[in-house]
Amino acid sequence: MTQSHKGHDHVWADDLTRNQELVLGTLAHAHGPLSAYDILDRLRDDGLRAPLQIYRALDKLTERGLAHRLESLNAFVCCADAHCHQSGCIAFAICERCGKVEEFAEPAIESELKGWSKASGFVPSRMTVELRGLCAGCASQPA
Amino acid sequence: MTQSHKGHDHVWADDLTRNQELVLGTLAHAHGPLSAYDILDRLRDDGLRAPLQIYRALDKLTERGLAHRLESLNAFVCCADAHCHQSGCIAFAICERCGKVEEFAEPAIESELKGWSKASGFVPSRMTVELRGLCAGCASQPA
DNA sequence: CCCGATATGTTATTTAGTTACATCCGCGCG
DNA sequence: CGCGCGGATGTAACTAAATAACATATCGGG
Repeated sequence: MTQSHKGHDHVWADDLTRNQELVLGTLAHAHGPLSAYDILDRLRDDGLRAPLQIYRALDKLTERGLAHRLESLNAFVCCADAHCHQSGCIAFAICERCGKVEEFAEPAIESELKGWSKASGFVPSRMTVELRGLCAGCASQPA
Repeated sequence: MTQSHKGHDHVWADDLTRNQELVLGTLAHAHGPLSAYDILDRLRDDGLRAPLQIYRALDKLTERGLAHRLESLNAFVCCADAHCHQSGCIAFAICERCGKVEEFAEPAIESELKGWSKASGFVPSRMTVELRGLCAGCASQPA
């Protein structure tokens, strides 16, 4: 059951399990970040019932860089572009009005952080960079 | 009851309420980050009983920069140095072995993020930068 | 003295994430 | 074939994190 379950939309990787594919598909269709429980609610019709089923899929997906966790939101997004998990450090700008999330990679930030790490002896395994504020659209809006 | 309740250790600001002072004191004495519930447990003897009492104090303290929230840990630390809240962006390096947290300010990172914001039209209100990994001490340890 | 703003206290509830345990499925190997 | 092992699944119960709703108190100014 590994390949071609049906005519689903997009194929990110050919070796995803059913649950992983369902979760990633849900994230991909969402307009913004979703909590694990949001995802669960949208997948009840597909037979998923327990939070753990979602968390397990999310773990694998985030490990592989196909999804990202937004720490400051306790929520998840689908990775915006395929190259991202090659460039280690990804940053997010989260709009507090409309909820939209922009994913961007600033290599300069990553090298800054690497520089600090080297200087201090810290050995980083994961980096989280999140901005909260207003996106361009919302910032220019009246009230 | 705003000033000089008792001979407590250190005075960070003269206008903290009793609960705020208790919470900040707890954070200051802790060796590492504490969750809100950790703090609550340590303050039962002082009469605090409900999570909300802790969260309210933490809100005020983080607003004023006297404490910081570690998003990737759902935990809080006492601000390490008095100057920090003048330089907007603070970064944290969190050791996954010993739990120690180092707070550092890299102005270069802040200006990078400001630069991206300006270019993209995003108006940031808060920035989160957290490294996970091993501190110098733990990284050099055998197993 | 009264009033509005701010801080508190308390209970219950929602949201987030984990532990523990049983099952199932594909696959390599004797 | 049949055994067994590792990875994925399913389910229930639970712990942890955060908030809602409501009642009370405290303080400072007009």
